[in-house]
Amino acid sequence: MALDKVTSQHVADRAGVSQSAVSRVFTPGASASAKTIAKVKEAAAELGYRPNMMARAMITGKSRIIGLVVAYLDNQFYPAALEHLSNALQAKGYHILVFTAGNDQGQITQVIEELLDYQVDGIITASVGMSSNLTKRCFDAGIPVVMFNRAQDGADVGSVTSANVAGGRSIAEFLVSCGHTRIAHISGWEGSSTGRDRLQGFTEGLAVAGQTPFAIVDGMYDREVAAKAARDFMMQEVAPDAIFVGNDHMAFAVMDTLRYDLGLRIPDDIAIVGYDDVPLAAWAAYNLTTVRQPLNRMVEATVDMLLAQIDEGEMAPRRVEFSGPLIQRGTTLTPKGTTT
Amino acid sequence: MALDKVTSQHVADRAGVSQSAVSRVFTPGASASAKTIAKVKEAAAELGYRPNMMARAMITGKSRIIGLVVAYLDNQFYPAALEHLSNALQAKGYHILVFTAGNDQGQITQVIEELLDYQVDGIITASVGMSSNLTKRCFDAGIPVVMFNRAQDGADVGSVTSANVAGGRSIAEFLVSCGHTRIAHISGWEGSSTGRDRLQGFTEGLAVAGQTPFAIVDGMYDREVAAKAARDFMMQEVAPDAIFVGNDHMAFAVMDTLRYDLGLRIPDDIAIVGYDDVPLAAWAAYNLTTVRQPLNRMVEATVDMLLAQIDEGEMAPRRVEFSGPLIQRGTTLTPKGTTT
DNA sequence: CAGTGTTTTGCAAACGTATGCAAGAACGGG
DNA sequence: CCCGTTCTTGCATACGTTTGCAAAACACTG
Repeated sequence: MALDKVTSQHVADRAGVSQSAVSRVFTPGASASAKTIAKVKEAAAELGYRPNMMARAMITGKSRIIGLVVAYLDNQFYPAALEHLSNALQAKGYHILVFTAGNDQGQITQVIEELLDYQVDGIITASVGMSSNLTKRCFDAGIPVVMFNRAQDGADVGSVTSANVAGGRSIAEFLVSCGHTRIAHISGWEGSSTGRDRLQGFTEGLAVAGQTPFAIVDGMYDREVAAKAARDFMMQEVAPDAIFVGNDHMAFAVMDTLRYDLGLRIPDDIAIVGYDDVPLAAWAAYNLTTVRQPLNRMVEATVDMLLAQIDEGEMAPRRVEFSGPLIQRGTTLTPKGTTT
Repeated sequence: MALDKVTSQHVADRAGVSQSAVSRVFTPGASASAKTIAKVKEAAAELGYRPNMMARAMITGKSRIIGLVVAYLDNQFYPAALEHLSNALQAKGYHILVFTAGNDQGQITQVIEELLDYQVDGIITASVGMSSNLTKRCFDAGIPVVMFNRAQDGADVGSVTSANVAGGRSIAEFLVSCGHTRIAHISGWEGSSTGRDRLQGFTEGLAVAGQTPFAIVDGMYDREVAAKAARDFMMQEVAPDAIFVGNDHMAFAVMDTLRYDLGLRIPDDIAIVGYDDVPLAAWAAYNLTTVRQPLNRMVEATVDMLLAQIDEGEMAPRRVEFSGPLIQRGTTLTPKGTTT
């Protein structure tokens, strides 16, 4: 118990100036003479003074805290996003307050309440949906919201995603070009725009090639569900010769099942394509063909959008999409007409 | 822009009571008559009032925010820990403010400064070390610190780990019992107590069996470094017949290298043991023999310890260890004398 | 040196809550 | 019915900042 709180008043006394002078020295916008700045900085250093964020937050109304609402971190994509988001925001003087919430609206409402309590300057949601009345509440409270890797159709809320329908389409095209004719899809949760968009692009892509999906099952972004779906596919009289899985996380489970439960070879017996390009996808054990979500650009856009709304009060939420390339790896055949 | 801020005063006016009455209704400790509670709750509900955490934090000195300092989230162990910690703390009315920091003391100092600015009630460090003068600063500021999955020798700071030396020892015993005679170790970063303890237990365990480590290399908790170490091992005239890798994260990289670069079979050509038992270790693609760190109990203990220090001012930091079982999977042979 | 424009500075009032204190209400026992 | 005890309640203050305002100090120009 050496020193309790050291306030701006203490610094002021020691430096022989007023408390406001101290405040001005530590407030980015304000100005003071070179002489007082020197005196104050010295006194502050001696006492180990640092401005109290809480008090500052109360008076300014800005906490420099961003609330991050996240449902789960099993899918490697989200920890990676969290890390990048935190770094980017930290560089701008913001920090992330974490709220974990399941995907049901009750929990999310609860979480939003708590977010508002903390006077967060902005909210990022990831791996979680938002009902429109919820976004409305935040909007009414004047708190910017950006949805990361998910979008909301009707609502006026910013969102950053990859070009999911284009991605789904390019996967369909690619698999067709490899000569597949029975292409199944284990989709992302239908409650998520991401899952729906990829599915839509996929069926569209097949349609232009004159094909229809061999089968479609909702994988719920869950390993077990996806694995069961894959098993069910292969038990049928006539099985698919390729599966597009709605994200890498599920694709890994599918691959494990196909290889180690059913003894199938990938891609010889069946081809697999994922979505996200998480680090694991590049590891030799999986070496998964997938569509890359450009994480860096998505993160950058998310913080830019959020900070624009916070700083410049830009209240017209935008919807940003980044297209990502299909990364061709070892779980698919080489397309016909390609010289290898 | 519907309603701006609704304060306790507004609620008081509407309910026909004083501002203090409203405060008392929303303050856990305080008491009020049933009648006023009813009136206030009703008025609050109508206005959508919720107490402002910032103002509360300023007056009470308690922010109900826990700072989490973390270096990286690649290793699946840490996202999992983060998720559990967040859930456990959220259940107790606390939330996690994330600070990412590299492992050099400069960055950590910087981060601790910022932590103090936010008036956090407590600090959890994970995947990161703390110098003793840093813990002293926090101690002086009256802020409890608990180190998660890492310990500090001299310093008086709470820590929660698994029984790493016992774990290392049991791995040595196990590999010996499988008949291995050339057991190498790719260790955790020597700057971490975790890495050092596992190494120590490992060598001790070998010693009682009359063996010495075949080789020891610091893997720095890095995939690339670990993979290179594994390659170097196998290039030698006489190669190890088993490798204990300091954590699962590195073990996966080692396995990929052995299997897909060098074409070796695991465990027939060489056995691998990891440490942590992250979810991935149980996936069929790796099916890794490893020592489990009991995440749930570690998280629980971390939260309990931190809250005890916060609530009861219990300032004697303890050091807690949980022992975890060796999970025998497919990357090792069956021990001799075992009936399968 | 007077006069004007610009910068610096201190004063005091916020921000939204918790809480010690004293007065008032309610209550219970004799 | 009175008095002592316990519960409630309002008043006022404090928490540590930022910031509008006006006075003071300074800098320049003619």
